[in-house]
Amino acid sequence: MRRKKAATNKGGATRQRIVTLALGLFNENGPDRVTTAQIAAAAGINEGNLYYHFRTKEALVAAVLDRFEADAMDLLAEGAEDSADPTASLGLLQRWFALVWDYRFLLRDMIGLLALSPELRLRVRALSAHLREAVEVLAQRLRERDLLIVPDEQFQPLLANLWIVATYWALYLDLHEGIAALTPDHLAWGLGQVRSLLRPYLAPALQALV
Amino acid sequence: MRRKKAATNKGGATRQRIVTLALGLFNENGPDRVTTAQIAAAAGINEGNLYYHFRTKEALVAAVLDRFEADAMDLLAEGAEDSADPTASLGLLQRWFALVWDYRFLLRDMIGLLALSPELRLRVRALSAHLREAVEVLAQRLRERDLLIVPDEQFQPLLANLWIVATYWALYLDLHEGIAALTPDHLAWGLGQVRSLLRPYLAPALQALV
DNA sequence: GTCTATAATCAGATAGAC
DNA sequence: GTCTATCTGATTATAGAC
Repeated sequence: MRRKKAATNKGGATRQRIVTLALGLFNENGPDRVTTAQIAAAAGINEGNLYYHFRTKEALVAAVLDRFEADAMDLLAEGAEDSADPTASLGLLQRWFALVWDYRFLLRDMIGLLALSPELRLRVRALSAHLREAVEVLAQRLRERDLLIVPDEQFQPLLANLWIVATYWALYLDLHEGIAALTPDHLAWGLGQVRSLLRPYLAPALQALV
Repeated sequence: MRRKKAATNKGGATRQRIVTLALGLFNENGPDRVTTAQIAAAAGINEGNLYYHFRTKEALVAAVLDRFEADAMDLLAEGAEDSADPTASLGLLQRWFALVWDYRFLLRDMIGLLALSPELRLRVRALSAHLREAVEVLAQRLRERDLLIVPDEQFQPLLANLWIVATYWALYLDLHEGIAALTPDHLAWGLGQVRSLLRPYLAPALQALV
């Protein structure tokens, strides 16, 4: 017999809506500058009600991080499939870019987040390490197939630059250019920046594709 | 006849000390999370006294930005001298790196700063544009001397990556690596990242130097 | 210039009715 | 699940004595 959704169902519509709206506000103004009152107002509910769904602001932030973790892990799982098609890597990169944009406050306001909830530190660090390893595996795979020609001593610096550009590209647009919403043009620009970074090391076979 | 320092002298020792200590706290915790009480305590003075020197927190932030502007302009002035020595650029870069680190909260917490004081937006944008133009001039100079070989269509992407790595490198260390203080090792690492970025485009004459 | 109050405001959070 | 009402604590800022 099918049970009705439990009252505190994690997938509750209101709860999910709060998370979505909070994410938007966090990206716009930083979690420190977004009050629970604003979040409640955005969700069209009362502050008291908000505190029914999330007993602390920290719990709300954690729920946003939960969602990011889930999204990032989905992406990672796809990356793990050792596709023979090098353009698959490009698709993954594109999705990574959109993800970094959608959750850019996580990177940008990390200090405030850690102050809000020191327990987050371990989760964030672990997630970050996991993602960076995935990038390295991806790049190493291209290298082994001679699609990427990089001398050993230049590989780690290249990876670090790749990571910096691919993660801070969104902040760069956000802060320096005052971009409020991600358009396909911006996404293309960010991909172009990564392409520019890789270009000197690409095998001729890939030059045409990337 | 030499006048005694005016009571509200901009260079007043206490005032300057407050700015220095506030800068340190802002870098550590972000301006939003640093209270006037903490700043006063760090300076070893009373909160009321702090408000004698800076009538609002915003005025204090503006004073920190004043100092950054002055430091950045000093650097810019040196860059404007068209030195024949290409290693001079490396020295400038090194100083830029130290500057970005010393004032890293300006980049990191810009959204909060703009919320605190919208008037800052124009100053920050102007300064940022000014600095980026300086970088472009510097790079263009190397190009004209055939020390940097970059096709036209790859020049702007290279500049953008240069800017992203050279400015966000400090945030990367700060947020991802949890670095608290900048050591010569970190500085060397950052310079290595920029070198890695430029390496594919350097003329053989420069490869040995950089 | 520096201090001791203290005001004014606003954030996060709770209790309990509906 | 949602609301109203309220509390507590922290933070910016002011008034006025020393």
